[in-house]
Amino acid sequence: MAVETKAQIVAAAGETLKARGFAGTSTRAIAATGGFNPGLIFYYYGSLHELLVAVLAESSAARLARYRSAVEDAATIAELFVVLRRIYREDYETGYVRVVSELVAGGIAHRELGPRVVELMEPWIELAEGAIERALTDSPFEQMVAPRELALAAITFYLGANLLTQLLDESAAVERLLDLGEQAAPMLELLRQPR
Amino acid sequence: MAVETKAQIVAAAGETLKARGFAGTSTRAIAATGGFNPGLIFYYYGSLHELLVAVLAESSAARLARYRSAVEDAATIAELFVVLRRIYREDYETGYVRVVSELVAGGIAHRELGPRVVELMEPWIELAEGAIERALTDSPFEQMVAPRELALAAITFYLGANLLTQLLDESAAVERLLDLGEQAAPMLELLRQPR
Amino acid sequence: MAVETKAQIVAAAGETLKARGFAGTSTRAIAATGGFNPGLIFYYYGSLHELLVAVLAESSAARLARYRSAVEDAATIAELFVVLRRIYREDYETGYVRVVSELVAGGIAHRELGPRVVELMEPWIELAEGAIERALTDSPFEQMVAPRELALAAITFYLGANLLTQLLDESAAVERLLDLGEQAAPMLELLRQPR
Amino acid sequence: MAVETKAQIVAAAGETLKARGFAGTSTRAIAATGGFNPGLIFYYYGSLHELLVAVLAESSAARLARYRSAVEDAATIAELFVVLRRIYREDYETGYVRVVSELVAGGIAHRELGPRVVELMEPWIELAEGAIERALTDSPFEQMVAPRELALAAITFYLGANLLTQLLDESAAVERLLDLGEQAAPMLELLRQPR
DNA sequence: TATGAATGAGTTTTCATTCAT
DNA sequence: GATGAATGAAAACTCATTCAT
Repeated sequence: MAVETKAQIVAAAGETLKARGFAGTSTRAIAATGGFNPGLIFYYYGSLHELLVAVLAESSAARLARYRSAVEDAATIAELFVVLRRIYREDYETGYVRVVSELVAGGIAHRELGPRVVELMEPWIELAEGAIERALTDSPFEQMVAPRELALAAITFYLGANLLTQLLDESAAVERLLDLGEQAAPMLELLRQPR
Repeated sequence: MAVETKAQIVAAAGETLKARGFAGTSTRAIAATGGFNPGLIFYYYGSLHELLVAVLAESSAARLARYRSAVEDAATIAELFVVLRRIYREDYETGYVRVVSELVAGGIAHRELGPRVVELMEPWIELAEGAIERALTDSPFEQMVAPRELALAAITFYLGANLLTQLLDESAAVERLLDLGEQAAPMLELLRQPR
Repeated sequence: MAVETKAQIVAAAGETLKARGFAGTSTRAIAATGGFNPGLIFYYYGSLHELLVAVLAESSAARLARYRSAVEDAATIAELFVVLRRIYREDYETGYVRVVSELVAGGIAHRELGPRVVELMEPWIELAEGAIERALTDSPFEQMVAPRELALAAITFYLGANLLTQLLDESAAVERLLDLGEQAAPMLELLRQPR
Repeated sequence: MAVETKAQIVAAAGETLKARGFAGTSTRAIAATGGFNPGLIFYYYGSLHELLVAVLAESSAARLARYRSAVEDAATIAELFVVLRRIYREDYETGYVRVVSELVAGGIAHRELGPRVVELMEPWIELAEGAIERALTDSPFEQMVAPRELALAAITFYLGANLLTQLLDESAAVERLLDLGEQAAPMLELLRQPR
């Protein structure tokens, strides 16, 4: 198995996704970007959608690994927001925001693709859940809200932010929103008092 | 101009969008749904995308009118959440959530379409802004956060929620998130104290 | 409905089938033969196979009508063979033998196509059955063999003959077989005696 | 040369032919069935068609050897039919009927393949010819019909029967036809009288 | 105002085959 | 003897759009 070639194909697909959007990412466009034969996509991935899912899976895994430790270190809500802001900034700069947005959009536009995208979201929800759980420990909120629900809320927000960024073609708006959270965090922190 | 015919076309496009998703909404599919000729779409709307934008514009306007008053009546944050929940439930039931999601997805997937979708979001941001402004008046938050930013946050969340609902194919998750807000609202209310 | 165009497409498909065989009858080849756009095939027939079935259906109907009367007039077994020989000669000359062979071959090679071809064989079996029934009336065979079985035998033979003709690229072999039948007929006739 | 490997390839091709029909028997499909590399087909057989011909050749030779003696023992026409029926039943059960049908179909659909299939039919015609010749000796038919023609008729019928079986997806119809022959045989036998 | 025939460029995908190793 | 990566041509089919009527 030419691991190298497979990686090239995924890279070309990712680039195309960022440069031309989901609708512009045809097999031909990908092949042109990567300078290889369109048939190769099917040789290695069986279908265009499967390749696209692989693109998301790969970059998702990379980001997840990179930030898991960072998130796990965040002890306070304030710290959590700082990390979140950094995640977002990095995700934006590496183009991961674009890839996620395009595939979420694709997953809605093409119904068959949706479930594949959802699968890849689960580890993120779990990551968020764990972080929130730890942040909430010993706070008055501990008994009030389920971490899972808050995690879902965070992902919901993250997704919405990604899409908006894509639509407005700028990350500024989202970053301002994250600033908001950062400002609010200390206040929430005040409510937190060791038993 | 046969106003009636135009309306029929928009209706058929909306139905198709809900039933088959953005990618499944071809001119042929719309024409089949509405029982008319595909050429008619171009006669009245010039292009498929233009028609799709018209679908969003129309249902957006209808929802906006329907809820503007409702939102304007919400004096407290708690009330705001109650209204928000109702909006969401109604939007879901009328299929508006679907239409919005599909067009936001389409606007990301097809770059040319994006700006057209963004335009239609502006009145919603303004509506949210006004409502938040009023809710915040005389509260300690008044000087702390810009209503515009909060409005953007609300839209961001709403968008994310819509997309998640679409992907997970259920509205329950989103409704639980709104319950969360509803629970939190009275607490925020406590912080509010007339000068 | 441009009846004319549909007919042109069927004609072009028939010609291509005769000239290049089932495997050579691609949408492109048909379109090239007929001098029209390949997309037209899907506009009118939905799929290549559907068009091919239409070709068989049309020529089958034409041949059936043409010979039903001829066959119905055949009172004796000898006459039946004479008619059969003429049918075969005409079928060969009009190219109908080719069309049938190619589609039967196609129906075996492509499993989805098989049932569609079988459907179109039924009227021929019925025609044969009727003819045999009448020919056998008042003969000592009357009680011995089921006309339906003999009809099936005839079709079996006809099919085999068509295929052989195609494979050997000549009709002579089959005609000699029919001569055989013609010779044998009077003998069978002798056995026939009015009650 | 790895005789064993060649045999494996032929076996895999045969299985695929039976399971998925001529059109479904691609190099990839065969390789998947046999668990080997598609390239191997070209290494040993030069082309897909050549392999397919080899499949027919091999099973044809096997059947021919198996039944030559059986047929040669048949002294009377009645016996001939009994043997014929057994041949058919066995051919059906071993899947040989399928292989023959698919390759005859393929030989018609793909013109280049036809002559190769025809070649492989010749020994069967000769076998039939010999059997018929012996059966006819000292019968009144002896001077009337050429055994070669009757042999061709038998093959024609056999081919038609195979194809019908394939199309109708059942062997019952053909077996009933053979019963017919079996019934008729004694009658023909009566006509036979030693000089 | 509306139809429906027709187009042409595009889509994803499959395939037999080659070839370096 | 055997592998598997890679190719290029072709396949069926879809689509937005145009245009004569």
